[in-house]
Amino acid sequence: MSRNIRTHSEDKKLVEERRKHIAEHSIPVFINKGYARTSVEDILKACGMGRGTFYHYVRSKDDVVYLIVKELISISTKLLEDLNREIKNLTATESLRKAIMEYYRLCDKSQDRIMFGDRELIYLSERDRKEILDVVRAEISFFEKLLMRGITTEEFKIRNARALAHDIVVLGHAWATRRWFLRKETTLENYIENHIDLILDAIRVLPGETRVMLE
Amino acid sequence: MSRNIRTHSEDKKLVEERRKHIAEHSIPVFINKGYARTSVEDILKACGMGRGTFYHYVRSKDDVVYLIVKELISISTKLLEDLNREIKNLTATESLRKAIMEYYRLCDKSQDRIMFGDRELIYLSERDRKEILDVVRAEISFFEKLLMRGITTEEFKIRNARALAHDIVVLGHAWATRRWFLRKETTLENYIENHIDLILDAIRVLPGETRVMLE
Amino acid sequence: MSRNIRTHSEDKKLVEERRKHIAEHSIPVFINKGYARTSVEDILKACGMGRGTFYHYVRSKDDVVYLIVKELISISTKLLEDLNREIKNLTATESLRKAIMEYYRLCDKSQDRIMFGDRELIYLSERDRKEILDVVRAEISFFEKLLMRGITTEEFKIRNARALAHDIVVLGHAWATRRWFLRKETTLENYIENHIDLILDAIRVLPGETRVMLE
Amino acid sequence: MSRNIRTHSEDKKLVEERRKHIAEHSIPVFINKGYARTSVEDILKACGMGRGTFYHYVRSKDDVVYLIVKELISISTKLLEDLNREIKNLTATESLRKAIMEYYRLCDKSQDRIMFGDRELIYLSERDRKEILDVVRAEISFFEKLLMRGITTEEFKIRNARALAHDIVVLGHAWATRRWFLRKETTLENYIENHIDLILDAIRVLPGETRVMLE
DNA sequence: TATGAATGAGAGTTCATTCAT
DNA sequence: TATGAATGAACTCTCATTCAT
Repeated sequence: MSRNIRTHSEDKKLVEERRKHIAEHSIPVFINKGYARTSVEDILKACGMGRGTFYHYVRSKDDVVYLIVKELISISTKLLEDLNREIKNLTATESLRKAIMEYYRLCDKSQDRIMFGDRELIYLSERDRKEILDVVRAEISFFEKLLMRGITTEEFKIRNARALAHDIVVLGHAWATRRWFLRKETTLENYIENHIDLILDAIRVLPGETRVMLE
Repeated sequence: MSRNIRTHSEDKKLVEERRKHIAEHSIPVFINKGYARTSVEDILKACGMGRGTFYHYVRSKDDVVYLIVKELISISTKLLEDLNREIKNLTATESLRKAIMEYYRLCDKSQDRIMFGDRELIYLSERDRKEILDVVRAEISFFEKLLMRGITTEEFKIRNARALAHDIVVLGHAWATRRWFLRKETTLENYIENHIDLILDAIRVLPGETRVMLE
Repeated sequence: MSRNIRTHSEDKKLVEERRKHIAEHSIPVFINKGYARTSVEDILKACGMGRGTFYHYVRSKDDVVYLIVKELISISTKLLEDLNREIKNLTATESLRKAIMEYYRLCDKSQDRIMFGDRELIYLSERDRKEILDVVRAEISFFEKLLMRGITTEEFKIRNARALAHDIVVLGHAWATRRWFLRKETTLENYIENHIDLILDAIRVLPGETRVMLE
Repeated sequence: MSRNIRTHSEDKKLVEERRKHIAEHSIPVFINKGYARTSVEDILKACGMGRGTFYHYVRSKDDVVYLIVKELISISTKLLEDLNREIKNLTATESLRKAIMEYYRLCDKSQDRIMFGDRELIYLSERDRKEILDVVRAEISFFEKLLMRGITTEEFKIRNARALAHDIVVLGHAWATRRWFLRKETTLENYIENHIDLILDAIRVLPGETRVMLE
């Protein structure tokens, strides 16, 4: 993170540590009460920290929002990098399977962050907001490329790869944001399997089939 | 609306009118700035209203949130009722087509309300929040039933109708909430067509096919 | 005053009135406790005003400092204008007498403002600070011109009129700022008379004298 | 200094040294920003000192104010003692000349301290404030006695020696506090000479004159 | 002796709400 | 019915001071 830090402390490791602590402990409070109703006092309590200490490592309440969502950036970036490496030698179908699985698992693990991001992004500066949206765009592009590969290898037939890539990402996020519905209906692994099947059903080229692509 | 009203006005029609006015003019402000950063002052300006007048028709800032989202309830309820009537005599496939089309068009027309609801639901009371979520549940159930009909008529083969119904609704909402991405990529009608095709591709029983359903 | 006002009130008279109220009632608190130790709470109590009302008419605590000292500007400006008119037809000696008298009386009447200004000027913006200092410079220039007139009419012999003008002003301010000493020693009228005599003793051309000016 | 010290240090010389260091390096900061806007952080930076070290030698921020102004006490006391010795054998006129010259030079050398004292005295305890004011009173008394001697020796004719003594001191302080004006107009030596002349012009008994004193 | 991370009382300010007109 | 001046609870943030190292 290149942001100015409030503290004059030279101990960057400590700063990073405390900020991580703040970000992590703040999430549940924000998730529960929403940005507007979460007071710094609430955050302090959740962090087990004094006011002064808090403001030593963070410039404002809004900074915490940034701290929380920016972690998404590195997590997502890392995932895409790892996936790119791991799927290199797989078929498009196998790659898609694996990618959806890993991506949805990450959506599960980071469900609070994703929900938080979806909801409170508005409180970031234009610049910071763009940073987050760019990551989502990168995720979509990742799946788009993967789908395109399947088209090239004639494994998939797809009308609009970019649109489908978008849906894959949206449905991953839905696992985080619609938990009030989904948790009662299914498990993560079922959700993953179900969506892999759904998508493959829709795009798979059937054995012996040689359809002419329309779009 | 069964809520108590603040005003002592006898003229219920005027009350309803003013509230509608407040709800409609507040939406863009809330959308732009978020609940926390929208002051009553902002709302007043947007409504061209005095403070006193505002509080004459509304009990609190939170009340406005309720006023905004509750409209979704009647709109959605009406849509489902209308659809139920209109698709009675259609095939399951045709019904699904029509239902998705109408539902997504509503998501487009009410995009601000839907976005607002997704984001600011947290500021409603438990009771009011449930009211909204129940509507979404009803929408899902509507699509679920529709899909089940198709299974019965052997038009569709679906592993998990409820899950797919959920996805249809989620992707409709996405048209409202992901406008920062989708508006650059496609038009509403393309989005609708594309998703109808996608879903039908995934669930359509191919001519001559008689697959055994697994789930 | 051309400063932006916080309130959106159209009633400029009310705004002016409340601000005057705030300025006047704040002075004794600031004088007693100093800027740093005067809390907004203290000011509120002195003004008999609620927090919200206060901030409706004033943007910040610093604004009050400005409100207080800026009154000095109009008071001083008005005095110099009046004096200029009134002394037009008097001899230089009589003019000086009158000017010192009126100026020192004003220093007495505005003693709190002057003391406050001397001490808390530092908390104004560069721009506002200059505004005040320019007024003092104008006062000095006023006395300087008056002394120069006396030199021209050969009533006075003065080595450095500007320096003496400065001293006259400084000694007027001293009546306000050194009250802890002066109030025990003398009365305003004695102080005035005494300084008029002192200065005239120093600069009066004695009857029959025709000294050669050295500087 | 009879004040309790915070430190448990046995090395009184070190304590004295560090305190002097703090006082000296704090002055410019206080002068520039005023007491209220000078943070301990600022002082620390100016002193090149750690927080802990600072509070090892000083009990509070206010203590620094005291440290700064109390030096005036010993400087002034010493000056008056020295002067008393040196002028013993001079005429009253010569004594006055010398005293003003030395006093104004001290005002020049200690201009920051004097300006600081004038402005921030309010932040001292009643007790400490009195200590400073007593020194000023002593200075006035010193000049008063000197002027009285001149009356006795019939070198001076003065209506109110105490008032004039006050003016001499005030005008010395003005050299420090009105530097924004005076530095553009004159030099220290000119200022001194000018005021010696002014005062002597006002009080000198002219050769051959035998005026009856009125007061 | 020297340090600076931690602290929390209290500062200045905002803003949803009230109520007299 | 319509208004907006007045309010104060509650907010975010600062900073003098402490204390473990």
